[in-house]
Amino acid sequence: MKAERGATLKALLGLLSLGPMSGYDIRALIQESIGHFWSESYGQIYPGLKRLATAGLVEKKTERQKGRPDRHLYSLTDEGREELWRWLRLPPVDEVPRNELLLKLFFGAQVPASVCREHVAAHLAKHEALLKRYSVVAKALEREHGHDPDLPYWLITLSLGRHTSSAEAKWCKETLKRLEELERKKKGGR
Amino acid sequence: MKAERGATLKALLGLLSLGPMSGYDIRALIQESIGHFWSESYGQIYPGLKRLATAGLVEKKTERQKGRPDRHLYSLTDEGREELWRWLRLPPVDEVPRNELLLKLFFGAQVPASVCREHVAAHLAKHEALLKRYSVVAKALEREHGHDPDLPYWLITLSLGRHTSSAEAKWCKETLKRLEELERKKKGGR
DNA sequence: GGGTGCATGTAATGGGTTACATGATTCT
DNA sequence: AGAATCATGTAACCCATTACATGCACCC
Repeated sequence: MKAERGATLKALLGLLSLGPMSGYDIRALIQESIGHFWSESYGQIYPGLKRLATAGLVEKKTERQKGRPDRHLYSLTDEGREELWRWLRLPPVDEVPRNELLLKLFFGAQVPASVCREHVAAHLAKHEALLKRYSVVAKALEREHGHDPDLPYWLITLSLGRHTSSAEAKWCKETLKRLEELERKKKGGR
Repeated sequence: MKAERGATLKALLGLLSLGPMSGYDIRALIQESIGHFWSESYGQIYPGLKRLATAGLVEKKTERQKGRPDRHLYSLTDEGREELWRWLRLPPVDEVPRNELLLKLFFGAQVPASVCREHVAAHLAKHEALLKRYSVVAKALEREHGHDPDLPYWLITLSLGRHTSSAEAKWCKETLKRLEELERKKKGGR
């Protein structure tokens, strides 16, 4: 398993460090825990687990179920945990930026300001919804994982979500004002 | 040219709407104008321009140069501009989140807090550098494009950079404090 | 009877980076 | 002499999503 660029396998190792899980479980867990900053599809998860097993970083146990397909439970091996630790120490590679909203706004002068306004309004709604969700999740975490040593770290990741979403929301509001002004200037003709 | 998911071709159209350019120019322009929220490699740009030309959305003119390879200058056709407009009106598809720093922090309890501290410190430095750059760029834009109708839109994109980078920086500082506290608690023994 | 959830996986396709290949000119 | 800039492009590779394929159980 020569070093990859992507972090999919590391994400799998990390999640398995929280306990044995199936691919299906992992998908669900991703969405409800790290969904606001990470995602994986089945097309990555299942082949990924297989590769990790071949490399000896995880162990597979099959659980029979009646009337349901078997569950393949994967758990970290010692080598797997060490691999995870090694990776955690490496400085994160920073992602290439790709923000389609900003790209459209950059060329915004080509279309009526109302078009941009609508894009920004939708963006605002999205982040306001996120902010609400973050509050709910924070409370749920504190309730359900009161003394878990992981808790402070989970809250740290949530906190960035809050900071950036409220920054985005603030920017949206300012931008909406600016766009309205641009519209007025156009219409009013000087 | 059946509808794509990626926005590479649209980005090319957008940049060409600012004036005729070569692939080389486009690369350079991306880095100095929209580099903080978009990127393209030559491996995308050159084939992309070729496809746009085949589809009749751009026109190619070759400029001879002495001692240098020919420059292939591309410019928008009317259909190209219309295609751009159509795309600008469509709501932006939101990107899948993938933040490796947060992923590492989420599993931070597995390694000494100092490891996370260093990752966060580097992140802070990055955003502080960005903030400086944004100021410089904003001034340069106002100086060089005083009455350009694009200017307000360019400033809007810059403004989001400022908002989010200062939010990230603030979060970094808070997080550094929290991590130091966690370190003290570990060492001091409850 | 039909949707949703459980549960696994593969194949096709798409989108993107990196490395390679070429070669003159100009700056240090 | 050597590095950087100008300038074009292709091929190999990697990473990821989506669609497909399967099938039982449970609820409405």
